[in-house]
Amino acid sequence: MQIHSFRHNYNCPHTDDHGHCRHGQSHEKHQGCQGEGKHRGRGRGRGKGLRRLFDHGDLHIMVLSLVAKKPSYGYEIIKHIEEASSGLYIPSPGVIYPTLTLLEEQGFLESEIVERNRKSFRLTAEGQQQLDANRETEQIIFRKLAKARDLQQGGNLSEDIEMAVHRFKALLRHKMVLKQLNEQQTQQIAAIINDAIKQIEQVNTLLTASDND
DNA sequence: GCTATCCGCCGGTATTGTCA
DNA sequence: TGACAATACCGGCGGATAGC
Repeated sequence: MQIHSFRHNYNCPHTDDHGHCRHGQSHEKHQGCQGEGKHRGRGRGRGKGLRRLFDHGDLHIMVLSLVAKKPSYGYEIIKHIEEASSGLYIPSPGVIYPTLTLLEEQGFLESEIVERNRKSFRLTAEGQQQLDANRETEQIIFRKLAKARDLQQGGNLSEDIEMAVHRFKALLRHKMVLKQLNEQQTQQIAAIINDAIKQIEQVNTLLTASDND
């Protein structure tokens, strides 16, 4: 990955020499960085669904790629990504806008104010070079999105897995509470579970390998 | 080598501002 | 007034490092 990972810098006084915000040290102290002491954001952790569809920097490439196709503003980019993943992944504004600002600061994008005071971004020559240098990453990202679409269209697979796990837990708990298992049965069950784990790991390995293609 | 802790970073939600 | 656009704050993951 050639794009450097800079910290979002909201003119925060808790930034270090590299512009990194030291939120990690104490979020309590950090509250009210913008002065005024006025409560603004009330972020409460991660939402449901896919937590991180993109790896480090992937989102930057995705944004560059979308803007290369058509100059867009922030909200439009969010919608494009949502459509591309069939609604499975919707990047939040807190991700998109700092990313756009960062890419502009790096010289990969340039902006102009258009109708309704929207900030429309388009790719610069540097941005095009950056995108060309990361074509492989771009391909991987679009494959991930295609896979997300397939999952979305192929029914709720994770729900099936959850139900199976639930039944499995209930079965074991029932047997164990009633102390109906002898040593031989216990070993048999352990062998079945280990076998299942191996098979699941094999499936996972295949998926990971196809991701890296 | 293993475990615990620190802290940088990503990305989520809440909120505010703007405009038709 | 509601939808869109942008900003601010903060939770959690994971790499780096320290302590054992």
